[in-house]
Amino acid sequence: MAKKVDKFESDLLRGSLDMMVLAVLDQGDQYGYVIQKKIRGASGGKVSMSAGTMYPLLHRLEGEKLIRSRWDDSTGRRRKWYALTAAGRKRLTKQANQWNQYVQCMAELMGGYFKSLPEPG
Amino acid sequence: MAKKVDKFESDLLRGSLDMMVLAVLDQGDQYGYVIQKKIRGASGGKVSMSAGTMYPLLHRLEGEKLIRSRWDDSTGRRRKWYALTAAGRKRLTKQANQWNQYVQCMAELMGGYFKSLPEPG
DNA sequence: GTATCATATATCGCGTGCCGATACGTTGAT
DNA sequence: ATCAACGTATCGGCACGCGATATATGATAC
Repeated sequence: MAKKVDKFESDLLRGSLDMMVLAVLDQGDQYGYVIQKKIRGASGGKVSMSAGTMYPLLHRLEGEKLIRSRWDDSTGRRRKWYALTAAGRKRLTKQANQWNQYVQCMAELMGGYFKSLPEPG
Repeated sequence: MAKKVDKFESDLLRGSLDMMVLAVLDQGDQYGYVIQKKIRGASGGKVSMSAGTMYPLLHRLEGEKLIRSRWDDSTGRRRKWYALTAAGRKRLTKQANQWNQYVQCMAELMGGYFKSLPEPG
């Protein structure tokens, strides 16, 4: 039996995967397979998504007009290149800000602020 | 029409809510309603969960033996107090570590490391 | 006395989205 | 010829946050 992905890690992905893909595309156009490899590689294997996650995700982002696609059949391998749209860049900025705020917030929450809160009547 | 909760925030919750609840209980026994208020209050209203999220979550954590419950009917208000188990404390430590690693990882990914990766052949 | 709100817990259906499995064609190495 | 890597796609299963709703008590106001 193959080891299943940790549920906690999977839920972390859920909250940050869109943002990561947008961030990759902000560095330049790419196609799905490479985006997947880049995220895996850049995180030292810590963050990884399956193909069954990647492709539906790209279709969804395209449906939201955050990215744009273009087929490349010039080589033997059919590749679908994606590019960030203006809306996508805007979304990336927004989510990166929200992410930073959330992380900051969690740091405070986990740092012992809980105990100092007053009890309700 | 009431403003719906932002989907991105909601997905962030999904990856950290268990941990937050466990962290609250690490500071001492509590009941659901207060746990909810504490998280909301400690985050300045930024992080908030609905009752429809809170109670099923507590039931799930109890099912996983991470927390233990006890009814208090001594007052007019029925309250179900929760306490962290040894397994819960262990889980909290583990998830807090994973969270920190993930945040660190994301900081690097979002910090421009993507562009420095080599392209595959 | 009764309207109303905060307290307190619970359940249900809905929608979203990650995952493993599966499918299918190409290229390159052995 | 076989097998791994490349490259995209879809499907069912499943987990879970959310809004809505139900129920009951205590406190405050009129």
